Amino acid sequence: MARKAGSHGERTEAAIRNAALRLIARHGYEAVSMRQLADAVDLGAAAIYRYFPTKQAILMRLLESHMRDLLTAWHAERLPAARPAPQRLEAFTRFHIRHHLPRSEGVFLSYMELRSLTPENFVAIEALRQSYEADLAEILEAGQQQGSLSVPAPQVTARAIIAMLTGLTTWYRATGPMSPEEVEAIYWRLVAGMTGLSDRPAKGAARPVTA
Amino acid sequence: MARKAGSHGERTEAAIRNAALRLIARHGYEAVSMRQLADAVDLGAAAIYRYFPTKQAILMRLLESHMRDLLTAWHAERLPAARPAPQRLEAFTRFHIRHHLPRSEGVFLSYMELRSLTPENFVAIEALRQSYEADLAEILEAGQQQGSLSVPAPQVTARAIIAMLTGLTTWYRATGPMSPEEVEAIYWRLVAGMTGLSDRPAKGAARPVTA
DNA sequence: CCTTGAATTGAACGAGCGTTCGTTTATCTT
DNA sequence: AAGATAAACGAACGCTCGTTCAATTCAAGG
Repeated sequence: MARKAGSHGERTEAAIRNAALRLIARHGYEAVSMRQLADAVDLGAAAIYRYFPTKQAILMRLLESHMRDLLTAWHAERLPAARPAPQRLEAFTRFHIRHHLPRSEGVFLSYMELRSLTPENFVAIEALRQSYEADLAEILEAGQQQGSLSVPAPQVTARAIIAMLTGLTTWYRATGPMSPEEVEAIYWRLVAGMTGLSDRPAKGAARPVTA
Repeated sequence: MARKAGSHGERTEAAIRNAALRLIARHGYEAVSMRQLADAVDLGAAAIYRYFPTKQAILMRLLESHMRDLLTAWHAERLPAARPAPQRLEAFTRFHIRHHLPRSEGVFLSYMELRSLTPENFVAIEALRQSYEADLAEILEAGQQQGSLSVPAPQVTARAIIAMLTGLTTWYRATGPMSPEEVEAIYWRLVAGMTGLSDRPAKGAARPVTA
């Protein structure tokens, strides 16, 4: 046997990526073999090399597109710098949760498998991650300077918020009793508290949008 | 050659554990081979099997003792349930940071390599983790009922806090510009904010201890 | 000092690894 | 219908994996 009936390159590549995402998220990059991956998409191991030059390239492409998707979606949805910092922060929080909840496997990969990247691949991905983090830090800093947010140390707080929000994906399951909207509301309240916002804002803080 | 001059079982075992912790934290369980590990402690690969029956047992012992150390230290340091919830929460927060900061590699392992455990080993470790999390949730719940803390959903908030605090170990380096005490202060302020505590507590909340 | 047991070795096992290669089959182009 | 190209195969390569085992050397106890 050789070429299969109805086979099409783009479809096969997508199938490989999906299977790789699922398998690596579940077992880890090093633990997943090319033969395992090939079995999952009903191919011989050799066929994968038509689409990815190496195993490392599979991981890299998964991580890279995960980060690019994140940044693209965020850049489309973020509020302009002219808007009040509390609103921008809420937009960030809700966006982050909405974007990540249905992508738990990609999130997992992005956290766990950075160390499986070659050094040069690592710095490329890390740069993307840092730009996202810096965006949040800038919002916090702006709010601090305007007096609408009260934040101990913007960079540290930014990391704390992201860690907290991202940790969500490790336990949240769509099949559970909690709706995404409920989760979003809870976490936004936590973030608001962390940054000195409360339900009855003092000292001229903009009213939190509870959309 | 066989037995080495000055060799002693206990010392060798400790050396293996230390090297395994460092190597697995850096490269991942699956990526570290027995020969690599043996090299790091200047032994032949076969010698490791005098101390650990399998590779899996090394990981399990590392994770188990990490969790047991955590729980033992916490049980020794936590405040009794009679004390005000805000104080108990602050004790938890500061303990968690103090305990984890110098153990970043163990923390990393406990998060990343759970999936490398066999199912039965996994449930054993997971039970320990859950008991720690439940302890925090109980504090939040108590504070909520007494009205000294304002928490959206105790279980969710407990997970959020732990994720936030534990994320600290991924970026904090003792060689950096920030002292452990500064970090502790910042994070406690964040946790206090998340739970409705502020510098000027309202509605009868106990005054946060800023020791 | 001699024996016993702890500590470690080197060699080997079968299995599986990522990757390459020449070949075969299906689809597309003309 | 024929030739070109895209898609997949099975077999193999050299290596490394976790683990076992008989043999060897060192440290202690009587």
